[in-house]
Amino acid sequence: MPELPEVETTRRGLTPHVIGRRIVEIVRRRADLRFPIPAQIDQLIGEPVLALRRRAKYLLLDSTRGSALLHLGMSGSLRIVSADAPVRTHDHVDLVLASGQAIRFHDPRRFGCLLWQPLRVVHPLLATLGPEPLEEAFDASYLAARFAGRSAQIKTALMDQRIVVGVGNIYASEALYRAGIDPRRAAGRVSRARLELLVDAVKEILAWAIGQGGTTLRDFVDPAGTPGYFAQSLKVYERAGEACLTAGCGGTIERAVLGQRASYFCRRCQR
DNA sequence: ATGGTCCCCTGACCGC
DNA sequence: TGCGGTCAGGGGACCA
Repeated sequence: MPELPEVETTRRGLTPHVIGRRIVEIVRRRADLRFPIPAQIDQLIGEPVLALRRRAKYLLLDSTRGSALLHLGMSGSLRIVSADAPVRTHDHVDLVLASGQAIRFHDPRRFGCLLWQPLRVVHPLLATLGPEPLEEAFDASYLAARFAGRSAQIKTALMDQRIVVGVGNIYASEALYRAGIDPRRAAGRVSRARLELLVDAVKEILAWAIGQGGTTLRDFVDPAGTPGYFAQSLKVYERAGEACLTAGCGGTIERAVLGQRASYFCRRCQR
């Protein structure tokens, strides 16, 4: 489910409810999600939340003792609820705040995680991440250098979080469509001019999607329970068999499986 | 290093 | 109504 825009939407929704608030209790309704939930997260108890940051698709909830690290996986969401609100199936963890509210971690498939990052330590899962796509370090020169000589399909490479973070299956297809690049093309065989278009497309699409509150296809909701509205802006994702939306193209959107993930493109518009 | 595959898990949907 | 197969916003682990 959540790619960068959805995680950022989650961060923004949570921020006003958590900053400066003390965590008074952590309720675990199961011992693990994707990974065991480490006992160290209890160090948060009694601590005020200093900041809520996003790195890639991770959220970091900072305290003076360290940071809780949350990933939403495919089906995770975080809601702000009254701490005594009825618990639904798959509500796995509550971070209860002194305000009487709680951050409730809901994740049917349990591909998400809740981990602990001690002070002045970069968690191993964060250590190899590439640059943030919305920062200046992510530009065509950088991408050209990382893609040089690579035979992997460009869509797979664009989703490789070691190259650039935050781009998942929806936005990879959408950005490649907008840049006119065939997702099956070898990453190292894309022209510099097209990489420029791709970088611009990635930045524009992610920024616009954040403004729309992310994409809700099935189950994503922000911390207030509101879906995102970017789905109506999708040009190719899950549109196999439908007409290409490029004026005058007349082609049909195709679906192909690349790197085990469904991919959507127009072979007339994307080379 | 790089590329490819498998798998974690639940729920929704579709055809029989 | 039930059953099996397919698919889903991610990514770690393991293989050649």
